[in-house]
Amino acid sequence: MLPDLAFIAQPTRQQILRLIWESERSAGDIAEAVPVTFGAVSQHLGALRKAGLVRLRREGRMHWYAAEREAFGALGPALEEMWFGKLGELKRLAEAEQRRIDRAKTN
Amino acid sequence: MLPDLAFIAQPTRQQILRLIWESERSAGDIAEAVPVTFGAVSQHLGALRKAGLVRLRREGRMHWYAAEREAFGALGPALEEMWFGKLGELKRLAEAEQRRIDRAKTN
DNA sequence: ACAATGCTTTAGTCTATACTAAAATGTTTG
DNA sequence: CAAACATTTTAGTATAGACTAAAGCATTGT
Repeated sequence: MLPDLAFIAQPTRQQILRLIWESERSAGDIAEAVPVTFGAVSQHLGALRKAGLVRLRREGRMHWYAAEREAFGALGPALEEMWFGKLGELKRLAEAEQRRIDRAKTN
Repeated sequence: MLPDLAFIAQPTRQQILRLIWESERSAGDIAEAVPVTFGAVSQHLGALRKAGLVRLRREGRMHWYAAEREAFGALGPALEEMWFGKLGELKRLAEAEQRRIDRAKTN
């Protein structure tokens, strides 16, 4: 059920997942943010997709990827702690504040 | 703070950790339970120890290893789910029952 | 139709590391 | 002290898989 650890242990793969954990990004966008060739990124994305860990939405010639968070099970929180660390708390506060602002706008 | 995923992703290493997650075992014991040579197991144990993920207690010629659970941080629960799965719940119940029995004995 | 764009696929190289077999280290027993 | 035992260390090999460069495949624009 949980993804094989070895599968997501590789740093580049984690970096990719981190980038698309919270929002969709195009393959090109991702490739730009990661210090390997576009080809390599595409291969990782393909593997992650095959494993059900990311989802793809095609739109014209753009390919939009996003993490399939539910597929990570108990690993999700661990990864989030690794990637977003203690900031998680701060982040939740910021998001709550943003929601407050949004609510204020619509009122 | 959390251990590098790649470090514990390897199946043999996980098997070793799983064996010493809940109780100490001797190097020989561990090696017997794992389908590689004693030497290979010893190497893994050495690496895990160097990384602070297991602790060693020497007693004569025996070397007793145990997982240093706290060192795994948020990864601990994820590993437990991987290794002990939904059984975790059942297991906790069984342990509670055992404690009940133990209490009954001492009364 | 052709070129440009966004991405994937293929073929091949290179490196990290898990592993084995054997020698070495340290400890207990007779 | 020698032999047996428990484990570690060393040296060397083999393999997985991350990566690159280049070719291939769709889609859009002119």
